[in-house]
Amino acid sequence: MKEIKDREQLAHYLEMHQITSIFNANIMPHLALYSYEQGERICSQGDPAEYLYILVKGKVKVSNTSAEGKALIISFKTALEAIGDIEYVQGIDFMNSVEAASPVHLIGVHNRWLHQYGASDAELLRFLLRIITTKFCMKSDALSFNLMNPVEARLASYLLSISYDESDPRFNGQLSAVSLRDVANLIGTSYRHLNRVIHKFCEEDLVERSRGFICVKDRERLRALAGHNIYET
Amino acid sequence: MKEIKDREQLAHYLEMHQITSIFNANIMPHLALYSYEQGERICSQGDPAEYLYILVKGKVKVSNTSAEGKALIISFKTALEAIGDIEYVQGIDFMNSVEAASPVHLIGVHNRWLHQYGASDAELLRFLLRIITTKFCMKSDALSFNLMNPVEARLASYLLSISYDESDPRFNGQLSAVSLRDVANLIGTSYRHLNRVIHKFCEEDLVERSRGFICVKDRERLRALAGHNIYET
DNA sequence: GTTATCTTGGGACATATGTCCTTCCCCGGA
DNA sequence: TCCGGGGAAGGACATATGTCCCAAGATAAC
Repeated sequence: MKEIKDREQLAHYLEMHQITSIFNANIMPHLALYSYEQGERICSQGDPAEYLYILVKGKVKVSNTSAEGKALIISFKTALEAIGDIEYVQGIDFMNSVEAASPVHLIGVHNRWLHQYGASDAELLRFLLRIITTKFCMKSDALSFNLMNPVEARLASYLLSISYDESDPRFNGQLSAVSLRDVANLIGTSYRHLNRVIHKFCEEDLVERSRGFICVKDRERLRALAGHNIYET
Repeated sequence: MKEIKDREQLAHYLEMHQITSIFNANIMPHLALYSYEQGERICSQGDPAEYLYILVKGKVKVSNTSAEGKALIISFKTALEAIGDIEYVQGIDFMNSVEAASPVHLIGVHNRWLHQYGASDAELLRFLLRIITTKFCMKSDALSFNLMNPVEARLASYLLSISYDESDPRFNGQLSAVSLRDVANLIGTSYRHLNRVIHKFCEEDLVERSRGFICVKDRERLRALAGHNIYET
């Protein structure tokens, strides 16, 4: 994580996403712009949530570990998105872990300033409501998707999410350094079963595997299998 | 549905739940108190959401039907809870159907007045944020619960939710006139499989069945099976 | 280089769940 | 009363998924 001390770029991001007005003059000076490298951890489940982050560039991966120690993918998110918003409202620790799935830029602001200057700012509150209700709807969809679809569809969806970065065509189709065991946890199945499904995908020429790495060969047919991509955005 | 034209009782409910201050003087006159009988439909998925409802007494059942026509239970909710809150913020139709699972009292207010008098009311906005983030956290839990637990646990949880009404001990353990086919859809499984699990519960003396009705015999052991009750509140 | 260890992929089997179909029972209509 | 329709329970079988374990290649320690 690196702070980008460039007020102009920060202002540029605010304008680009049309959220200049959600931070009033009192809060504005307390905004900071941060940069994260791909794979870098942004926040960890259980840590005290002291900052509200606004994702303005790049893609992040949100995951959660249950009490029994099982990890689940929640979603991949791109701008415009908030991190720590629920936690700010509820005054709780981070519910999930978030890491950068690509190079990422975040705007961060300490909850202290939100409390102090934002608690009565209808513009900010409405922004939070918008963001959170959108999240809620997606979570709602995810619930049905997971309940109604087999691992096959979930894996297809996951592969589509992770294998494509619009900003860098070189990476297309390359499943990066994610261990397959992690992937299994992330889509909510066992490593064993994941292997079975990958095997099947290979036979059908949808993907290619070589020692721990997966290469997507046929995005279109994967998309058909996934139905709609539940992990995206 | 019947309107209860009793401003005092309405005020009483607001106080009881400590939400007197979330509706400002402009909105207050537009509040109405409604009463629903057990089983009565409160709103239907896909209908235009014109009102925000606050559940102040009783229990409601929230369900959702997917595009493929499969119904899923979302949750059971008791006061204090909002219905149509997400829809109000997003300006969308009802995402779910809600029906009274017991005699229910709701406070209703037309979105028109919320827009007109509440859009800049930080108190109201913060109330919505609180309610919605709470909902979000529960939905989050439900997601994991459904992904991680077999039908057995979900049924146990469902039976506990539906078979107990604190306010009327006579109904304890009686699964009312819900068709088992509905129950199957509600917990996200097939009717056939539901029968299997019920059969197993019978063998273990957890419940008793007689021609379409289920009677809970051992709440404690059911609770153990359910882990934590995901459909409640 | 050799051995102990670890990771990866996959076999064998058990369990969970879905689909299709049959049987039984109740109830209304002729 | 008798018959047909429709719902309810369950049998048979297929599929999805989990658990345990093993074999082969890769890695690390010595």
